[in-house]
Amino acid sequence: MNLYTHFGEQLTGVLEALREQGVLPLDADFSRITVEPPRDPSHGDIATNAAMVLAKMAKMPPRDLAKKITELLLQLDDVKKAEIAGPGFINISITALFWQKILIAAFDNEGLYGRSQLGQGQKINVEFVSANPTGPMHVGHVRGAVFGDALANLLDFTGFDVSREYYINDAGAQVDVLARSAYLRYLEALGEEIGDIPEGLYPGDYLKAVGADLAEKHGDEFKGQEESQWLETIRDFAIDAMMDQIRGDLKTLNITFDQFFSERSLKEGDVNMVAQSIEDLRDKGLIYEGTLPPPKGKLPDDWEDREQTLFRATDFGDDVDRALAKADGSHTYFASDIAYHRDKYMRGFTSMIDVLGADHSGYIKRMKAAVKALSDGEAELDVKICQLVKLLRGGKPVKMGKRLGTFITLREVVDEVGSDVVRFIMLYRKNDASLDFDFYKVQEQSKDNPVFYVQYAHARVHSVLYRKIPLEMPDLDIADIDPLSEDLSLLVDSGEVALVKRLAQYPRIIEQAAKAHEPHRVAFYLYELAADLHMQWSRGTEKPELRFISDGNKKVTGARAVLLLAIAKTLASGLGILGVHPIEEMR
RNA sequence: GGUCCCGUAGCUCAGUUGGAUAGAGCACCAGAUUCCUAAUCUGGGGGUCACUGGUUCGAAUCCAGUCGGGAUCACCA
Repeated sequence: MNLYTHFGEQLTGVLEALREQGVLPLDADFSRITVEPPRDPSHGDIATNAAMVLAKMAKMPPRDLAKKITELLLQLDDVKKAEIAGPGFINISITALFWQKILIAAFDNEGLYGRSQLGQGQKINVEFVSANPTGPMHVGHVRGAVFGDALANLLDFTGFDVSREYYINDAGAQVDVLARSAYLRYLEALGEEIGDIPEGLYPGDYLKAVGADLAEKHGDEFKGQEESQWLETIRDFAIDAMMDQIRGDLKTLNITFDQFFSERSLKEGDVNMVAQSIEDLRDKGLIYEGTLPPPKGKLPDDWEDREQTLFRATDFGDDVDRALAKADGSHTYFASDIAYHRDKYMRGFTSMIDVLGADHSGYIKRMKAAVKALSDGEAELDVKICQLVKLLRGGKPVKMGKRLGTFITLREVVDEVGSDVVRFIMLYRKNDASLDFDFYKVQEQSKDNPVFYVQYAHARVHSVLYRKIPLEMPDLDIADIDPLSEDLSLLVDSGEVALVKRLAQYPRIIEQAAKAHEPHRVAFYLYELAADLHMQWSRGTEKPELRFISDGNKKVTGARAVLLLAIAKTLASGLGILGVHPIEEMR
């Protein structure tokens, strides 16, 4: 139950009544009305700007209109107070009974609290990671992987039909380089002296195993052969091996995909989908042969003013038209990507999200343009950019160099700090802001570390419910706690009320995070919920009567147990969206 | 030079898609532990929301421009 949409509906009922009375015109527009928590809690529980927004249409001063609205609001069962404030805000306080209803909703055993039908089962495609299959995943891929996975969780939680996809770039020049690199390792496995790996090939040790496997499978079949004899076989073998490795790497972060989509499959099926996509756009008059103006400023050294096949991206908001064919006649990466997104569209996805690294921000406009064009405006693409992660160790930057082979792999990061820590930290920042990841700080067990802080809150609750209550109040069986039979009106302390109110925010936060495609909002919410819990806990040290286990008072303890269970469930629910385990005890 | 992102407390960042007196953590200062984990909590100081205009009942938020930082800039992926 979302408190604000609930009262939004109630308010709409009131406004419709006023429209019937002729106070509001028949065509009154309610769309700009908001129903929100006021920033200052002393203003009540819910604030609406309805009177200010509608004042002009009603041709009366905001405060006068507010008076008419509040009179009707006060007749509603769940409204305790409705007051006019400032220029015409209406502040609503709701009844204690209604807060109890919310607590009961939050207690829900099926994990339904916070779920919504926002997505209405709409299909949505989330493409993320899509790292080149030329080596193990390195630390640069981690953020996008975690972000995409959490976003997919969030959308699933809010009623979308989500597909997680990984686009395998297995058609470009880079996989040929991979094949040549693997071929060298293959020769090495056959006992040849290969010396240093030449510049331009992949030097990593991870290809040694691929070479050995090739040698075992093919013997010396390819030894001394022309490249054309072995390239394809070895390339396919190496790509499969790399994808296995990548899948394994992602598994350490509990990330799986619904679909791995091969770029090559677009070109090698019965019909060349890339060519067909271009023809499709050509039929729409969006393709032409022409020349591009050279980029302003410094001219590239090898600039060549030639005619090329261009997509009219400028018709859809891009800055220049974009090339679809290279000088040698083959398709550009962009052309393949158009075909891929067209494939998504034809599979029924009118809503797509691409999660990309910061270095691809220049790619956004053309891809959005392409999706609009190929779907005749029916499909929507949102591109989420994940900014760089700065790796630190005790405040000092971790030095990495691909050439030196000192880049840090995803697996090394997860092995050192654990999946939960990696995931939470990566999500505790807005995706388009850069992020510091300090190996030492993220493992610190102190309140400076948000992962720990939230985990600790969950463990604390668990400790009271399942360790202390059985000891101190053995006749209260937590497993049998039923919010409907406990007297929730006993939760009157300000800290308890604050916790219930915080729980009430959860559905709204989830919905906003899902709409904005911003899972970090969930992480920040969990931090606040944890803070409220720790605060209430500490108040119990000063005032023993506020402790969750109320000495000898089974009724009060029972009511507080309902609150604690609701908190634990909400923490677990939110952490679940982030893909972080709610731990039950600290070690 | 074009485009995109960012600019909020000394530092790291939130800011409910336009609401009321702009928030949290760190750091700094002052406190709390015979107690369910003090692995925590309480209080305090600290701001020209980069700047200038505009839109309106109302702007950190939207628009235009300026300044500063980052990414990117035919054909690579």
